[in-house]
Amino acid sequence: MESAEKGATEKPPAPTRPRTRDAEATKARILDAAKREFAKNGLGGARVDVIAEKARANKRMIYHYFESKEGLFQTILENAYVDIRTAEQKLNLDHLAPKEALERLVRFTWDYYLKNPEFITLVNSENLHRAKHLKKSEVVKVYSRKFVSMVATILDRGAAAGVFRPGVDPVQLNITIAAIGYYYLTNRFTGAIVFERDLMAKDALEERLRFNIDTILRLVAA
Amino acid sequence: MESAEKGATEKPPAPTRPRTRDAEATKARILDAAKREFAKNGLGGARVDVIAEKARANKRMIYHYFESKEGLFQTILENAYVDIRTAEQKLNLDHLAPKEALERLVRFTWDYYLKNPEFITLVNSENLHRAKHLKKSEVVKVYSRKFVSMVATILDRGAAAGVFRPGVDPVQLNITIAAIGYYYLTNRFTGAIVFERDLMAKDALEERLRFNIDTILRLVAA
DNA sequence: TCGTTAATGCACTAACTGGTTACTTGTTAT
DNA sequence: ATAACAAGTAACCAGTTAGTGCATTAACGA
Repeated sequence: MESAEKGATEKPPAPTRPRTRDAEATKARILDAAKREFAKNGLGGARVDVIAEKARANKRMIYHYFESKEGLFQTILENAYVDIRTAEQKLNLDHLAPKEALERLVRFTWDYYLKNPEFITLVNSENLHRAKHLKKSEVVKVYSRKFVSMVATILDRGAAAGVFRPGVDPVQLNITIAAIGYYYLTNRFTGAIVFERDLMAKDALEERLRFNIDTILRLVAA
Repeated sequence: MESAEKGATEKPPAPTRPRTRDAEATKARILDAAKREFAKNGLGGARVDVIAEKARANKRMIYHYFESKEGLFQTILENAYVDIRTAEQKLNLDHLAPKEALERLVRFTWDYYLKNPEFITLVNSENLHRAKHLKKSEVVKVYSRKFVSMVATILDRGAAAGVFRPGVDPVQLNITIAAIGYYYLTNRFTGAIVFERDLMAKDALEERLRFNIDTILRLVAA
């Protein structure tokens, strides 16, 4: 994640280092390739050789940096959670009116899932494995607490202003906001067959987002 | 499974045949074992040898009856869909008042997911594979249409009676009913970490069901 | 300039995996 | 009884798979 060169000893003439060896860059390429491969095939279905090839790195490097296939998966999963929680914090919902804040959160969640489809697949894969990798992560817990309290604050402000009914559990609300977007997208393939619709058409996506915002606002309405 | 003696040499006196060789029983054991193995490890993670062992059948039998690992998966997936759709049809919602019918459907969906956790995992696995197995099934489509029209009827009846607002899309509603139960259960492992709660405790499950019923009724309320 | 350390590459393996070949044995209609 | 067929078995195979041992090479501080 660091970008600057470490040995700023006034020697490196080229600002963009044309290194033949670059640990950070290699690591980053591996992480990127692995994220896509794990998302596409799940932890069990992903192939280490394929990841190495996609990353234009030697397979040996994967074991050098990440110890094992599962170690690599764990890093990627942790990064994925930190990424979404960081993006959520940047929303600055405290400056908005409660209703607008909530609508913005629903919209953000939807857009994030749409733009980062690997997130959903990684989470699915992790749940198939009973969250044994995420369990080891302490960072994720810290970020999660901030996230829950963010929603709790919106609910409190809304209740105080009389626009939301009181007593809504922020955790249940969080789960519901995630659910109505997540389910639609993760099950879009079987859904297309069951409902005989193209669920990913532009207008279908817009309609679903509108429906979801409506669902959440009705749920908390005073 | 079989227990009786084999040497019933005369005319088969028992109508329930105590066969030492029983194609149907073997097939059924394979299906049952495979359902559990696929649900536990996904299509890619499931091992054919393990399925054979669990089913107390020879691996060759799997290929004899189901052609391939994917053929077996397809059969199981199709059965799973037919099972849930059949159970839904038996609910007889047309005899109930619209609100009660909807509540009963939400409750049924929740209970079904709880009692048949393999269903969720199988669907997840199938979506990872872009529904390529389900696509081949015609039965599923027929059953699905009946399911959608069932919900549409409830909505129409409710709107006519003035208890539901008009214009609610039955497909969006169906997706939402499934989503708020499905997401909670499939992501219960990562959810337990993120929200630092035991999501599967008895009272947590009851609370979630109440919340879900409330969500759906508020969504369609006039 | 040189020695140390980190990055990289190649070739290898031991265990698996889905699928098959070749065979034996039970069941049933005649 | 027995031929014909269905049910069942064990051993095996060819291709993969995650993971390693070891040699090589670049970077960099002294």
